[in-house]
Amino acid sequence: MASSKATITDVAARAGVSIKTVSRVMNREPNVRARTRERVREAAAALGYEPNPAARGLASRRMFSLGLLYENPHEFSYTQRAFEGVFANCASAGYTLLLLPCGADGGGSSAADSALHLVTHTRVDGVILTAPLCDDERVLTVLRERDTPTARIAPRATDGLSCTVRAGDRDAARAITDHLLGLGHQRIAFIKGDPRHGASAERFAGYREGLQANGTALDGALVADGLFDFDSGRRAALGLLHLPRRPTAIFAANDDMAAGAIAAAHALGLAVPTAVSVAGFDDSPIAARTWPPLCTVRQPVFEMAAAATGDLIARLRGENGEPRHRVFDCPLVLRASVAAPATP
Amino acid sequence: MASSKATITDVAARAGVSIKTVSRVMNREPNVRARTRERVREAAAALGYEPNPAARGLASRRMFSLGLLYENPHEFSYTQRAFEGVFANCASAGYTLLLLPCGADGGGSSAADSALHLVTHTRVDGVILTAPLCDDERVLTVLRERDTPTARIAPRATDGLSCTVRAGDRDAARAITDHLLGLGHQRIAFIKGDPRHGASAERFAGYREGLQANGTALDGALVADGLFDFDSGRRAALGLLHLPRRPTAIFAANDDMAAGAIAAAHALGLAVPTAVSVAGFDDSPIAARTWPPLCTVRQPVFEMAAAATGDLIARLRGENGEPRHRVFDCPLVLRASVAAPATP
DNA sequence: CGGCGTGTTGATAACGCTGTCATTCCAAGC
DNA sequence: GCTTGGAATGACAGCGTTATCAACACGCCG
Repeated sequence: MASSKATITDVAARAGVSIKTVSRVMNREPNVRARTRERVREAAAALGYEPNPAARGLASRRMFSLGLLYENPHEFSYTQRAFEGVFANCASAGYTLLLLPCGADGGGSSAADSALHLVTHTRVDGVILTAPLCDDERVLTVLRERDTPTARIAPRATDGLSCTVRAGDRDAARAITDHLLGLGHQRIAFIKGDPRHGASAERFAGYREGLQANGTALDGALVADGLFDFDSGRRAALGLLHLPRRPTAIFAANDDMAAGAIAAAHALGLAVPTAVSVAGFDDSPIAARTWPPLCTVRQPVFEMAAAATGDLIARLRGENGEPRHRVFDCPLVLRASVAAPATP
Repeated sequence: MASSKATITDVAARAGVSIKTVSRVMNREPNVRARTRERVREAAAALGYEPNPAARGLASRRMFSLGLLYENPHEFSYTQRAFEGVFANCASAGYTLLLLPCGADGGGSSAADSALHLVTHTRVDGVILTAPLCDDERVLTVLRERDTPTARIAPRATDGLSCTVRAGDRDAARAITDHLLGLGHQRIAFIKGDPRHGASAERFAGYREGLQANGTALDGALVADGLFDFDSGRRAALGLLHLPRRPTAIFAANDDMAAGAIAAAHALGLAVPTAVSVAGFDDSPIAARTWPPLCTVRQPVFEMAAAATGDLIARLRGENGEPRHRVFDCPLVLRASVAAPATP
């Protein structure tokens, strides 16, 4: 409804007032009769009117925006590495980057609302979505309705409309699994990631493939659920390490959970990797900070985000017809948390 | 030089061409004679002309900006917690947030350049600076010259012109020191932070004060330099733990270095906290992920950033005369990495 | 009853740029 | 010399909002 073209003139016409009065109402200026204000509000709502920030900025000499200047910090989280990657390509192409966090816990519509806000209120030229938002149907619908070019980082599937980048999750998980099997591990547990992320299923599939190719049966008892966060990893690992036939290795679907698994092992007095090996996924900063440091696969988040941004900008310039879909390799990072199992 | 008011008309007049030609040059459009292009470039440079993004957006119906939508991740770094805090208050006040990383390693002027770019090219209404940029004279000069309202997070000192927020670093460091002394530690080592941050000196001062109040002499051999990152902490701790008279506790000026100290202890086969206690500063995500988890002080970064933003926006609205200066308490967070020293 | 302040509304001119289209310039071809 | 066509340039009309200032309505005072 309400194609985003409604202007202040339309609202004024519909409310039967001058554009100046509409402007007053939109800016919460005083000296407008309550009834007039109400009429304008209704007209604006009916038309789905959103003030044009450029016109507003031009006329008022204010941009209604703040700049945040910061220096690259030592500790990069996944999200922040993605920011940096996106920014790198924005800057060189003369684009400006607007941030918009979406309430993760926000019960229902907040992500879609944020997307809507970004497109209607801020009028960005394009949008970059990270997982799991990039698979949110309501968000995607909003963007499609507005014809907003989109790039998605780590989506569940490609859709022919948006540029996408993702890691070769399955192959990388397979590589970790193969590595553990190659060292002689027979009982390799797996801690799954947040099911809302497409990558979770892929990583699990890689684990399963690895076992299968090796002729090792998948033991359901060795598969635990997690949510990609430290504590879910710790709890899952505690369960696994209390099994009658303890696994000799735990492969967590990301580093944060793997760090939790290491903490769980420590808490139970089990040495890593002597008593149990632990592997992660991402090569996030935490991977180099655990003791022992984590064996993992490196996800090139910066490069992925930069590529997504570059492809999006190319689309905005009309430079390429079909949206690109890229897959990035994740090389194995060998560190001390994994070793051959103790020979019993 | 060149008060930021130069418009395309001025440039056109100076170059002796029409504004359309200036527009062509600025947008790198073809079909402009090389000599003309050169003349326009010179005129623009001489006048310090920067196209007005609002006017450009209005006329071209493009904003030259991208939106990045993301969901709150589990793992927050200091910087990202600050982002979230800034954003929280931007959103509620109808402001948009532009990100601008500054090259940390970039030899000389990059931070000042970024600031300049932000103010001239993007025309933000206000700027928020994080440490250590908020103490960079060139950055501050640029902002002052442009009369850009500014908020600073964790500055070295207040200046009467910008809003500032900072943590009560000295008191918090004193609290950690007192806690260690209270447990019976006599030889408490300190790993300093990056000297470019004002907080580093404050934290060291708190440590010194604590010792002094306790009547303990400060032993220079127990003070090591660090740069706020994991590896500098690890190396500093290795040095300290090799001392003939080993410290019984190490207090690092931030968590990342403290995590490095724990890794160093592990590497030397020293149990934490049995053989050596380790304390940090920040309560960053890493603090809960080390083994054992880190005793630290909690810096309310989100709240600090939100307050800075709120104060800045209030200034932009002309709501308060004098810029505010806030100091935030950092409560002690007791965790297992600190215990009473082993009785010899 | 006239004049006057206060509260409400509107006409119109910016704001600084790009898009469209007309115009001018210039070199090559006849 | 005259045409011709493409490259180079310019005139001018928007783009959608806010700012300015005038106009108008209304109640109150003298």
